[in-house]
Amino acid sequence: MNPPVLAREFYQRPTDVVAREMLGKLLIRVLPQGVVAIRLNEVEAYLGVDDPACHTYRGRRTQRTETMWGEAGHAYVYLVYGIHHCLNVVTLGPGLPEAVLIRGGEIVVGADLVRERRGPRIAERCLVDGPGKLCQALAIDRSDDGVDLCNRSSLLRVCDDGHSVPDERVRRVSRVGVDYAGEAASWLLRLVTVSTV
DNA sequence: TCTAGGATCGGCT
DNA sequence: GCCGATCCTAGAT
Repeated sequence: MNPPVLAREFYQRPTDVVAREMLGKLLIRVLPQGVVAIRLNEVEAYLGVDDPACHTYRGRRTQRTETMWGEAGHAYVYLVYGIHHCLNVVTLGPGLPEAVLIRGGEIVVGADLVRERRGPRIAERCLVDGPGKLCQALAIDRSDDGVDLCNRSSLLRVCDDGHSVPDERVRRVSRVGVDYAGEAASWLLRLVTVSTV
């Protein structure tokens, strides 16, 4: 399981384009017990300083969001509801704090490892179908904030094994859990892979 | 320092 | 489908 990682240039493009292209890519996590690979099928774009739902809206820059202000291709990991972690990929470049939230995928390698972490009674399709679940499954927390996803020796990285998702299998819907963001709550920035047309 | 609220999840009805 | 858990974060005092 060692396909090429996505180059930094991949992330240095408009965030909604990056989000679209990330569908079908492999998220690779190296754990002490083994490797887990997840084919991404649900992501959300967060459009920086002009996006009321984004942590960096109106130029907010704090200790938590510092990673988003940095170089593209790095992981931005934060805690929500005091309980769950969420994994994002920083896009564009320094001073343009945008990101793609990784919401879910399908386990390609290491399902047994994931089940060990998530518990034996969880249904197969519910193992990694939410951002908090995904992070629990892959043991991702704040210590992974800032990890370079473009480095092929990183313990967390995104790879391209040649799989691509055709447009007719991509559905654009509104983002989850951002009702507080007013009009931006209805922006179609959540991209989901569907199995049938 | 204090306080309000959140890019979620899972259990319960 | 609804609701409580749970604690960090950011902005207000």
